[in-house]
Amino acid sequence: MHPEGASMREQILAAAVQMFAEYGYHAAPLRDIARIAGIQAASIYHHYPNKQALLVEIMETHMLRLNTALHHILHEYADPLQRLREAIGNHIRLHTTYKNEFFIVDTEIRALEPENRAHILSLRDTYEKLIQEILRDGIERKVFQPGDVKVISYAIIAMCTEVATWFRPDGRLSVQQVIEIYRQIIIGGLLATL
Amino acid sequence: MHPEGASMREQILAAAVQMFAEYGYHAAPLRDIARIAGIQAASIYHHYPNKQALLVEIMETHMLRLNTALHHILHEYADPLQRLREAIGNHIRLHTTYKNEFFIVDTEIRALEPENRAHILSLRDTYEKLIQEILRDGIERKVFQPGDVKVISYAIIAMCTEVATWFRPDGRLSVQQVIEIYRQIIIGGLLATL
DNA sequence: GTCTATATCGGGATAGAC
DNA sequence: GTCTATCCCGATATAGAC
Repeated sequence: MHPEGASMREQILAAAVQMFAEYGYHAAPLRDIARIAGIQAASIYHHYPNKQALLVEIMETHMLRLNTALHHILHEYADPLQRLREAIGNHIRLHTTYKNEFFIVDTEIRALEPENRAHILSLRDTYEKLIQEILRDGIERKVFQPGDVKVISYAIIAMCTEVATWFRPDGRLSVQQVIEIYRQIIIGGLLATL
Repeated sequence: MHPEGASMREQILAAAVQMFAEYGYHAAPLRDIARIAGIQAASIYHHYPNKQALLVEIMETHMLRLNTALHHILHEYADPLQRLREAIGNHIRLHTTYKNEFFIVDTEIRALEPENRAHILSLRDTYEKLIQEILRDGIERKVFQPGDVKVISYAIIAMCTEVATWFRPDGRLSVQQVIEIYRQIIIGGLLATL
């Protein structure tokens, strides 16, 4: 490992996250990203082929993080209620821990070139399908109230994702408190056990 | 009224809505907006002072639309349950009718210059406070389950807003069906009457 | 691996004719 | 009210020295 604890590649990526989240992909000049990373703009090209590659790496890394963790939960738990509880906790924990990164994932899809967009959207699609599988299974096993699985999955994902836009680590609520509130809203309300 | 049913000012704005929604504010060239409106880029400056003014007008118009309609509902109904039902219908109806416009409102806040951003955010704040007032009143009058009013308002607004990203007029569900599903999710679940 | 210098392009905005 | 022509700037990306 490097003495500073982060390679230049990682420093550049961290700077890009900060700039993309604050100003948006198109409005964030490569020069500013370089300045924050402590180098010149041209030096970025030694580590990444172009600006788009920074965006793709940020999005891919974090969509994979989300999917990997959800797969792990499905492998760990069999009960639909436990699965959904853990899925909510996982989603909110990642979206608050990597607040800027997921904010970028959620607002810069349009900035991706066609092939990259298709790739990232396929990862998002995988995630949605896993959530829908939990819901469908729970409804079939009469653990959840019946309903439109697709729309309910969108509603759950939307409300848990949006936490990344307002959550502040030094705010009124801790991550764990936010998770408990959303579990109550979703499981104790929306899908109230029969 | 003009023979074509739309003034050039309106045509330019409609073109801007289309371009901003598809490519994002920064990625949408003024020249393309002009082309769709059927004029040259320079001619836009006869109708608007600059590009930013287009974005501000789109956002302001639609945030006011949302607020005006909600005020009307509060004036019309006194019962918290009726108020919330109507508020959900209003939110989703406007977000599907003006799908592109609200998608812009929800994704281009960062593209606003500081003073414009403060103005639009104050309109959004007003809206959130009205929704929270409905919830608080309903909880006090024991029509809704108690809960964290702020977080619940964010959850409701987030899930209803996100409809604008996936709704298709020629899709599986009509606007009215979507509204009914969300009313069921929110009122029949999340805030289940005691 | 990072630098300086620069190529190249496309963007918003302006001037002034018609 | 719309045009053509153009200014001016800042952006990504490249070339080549160190």
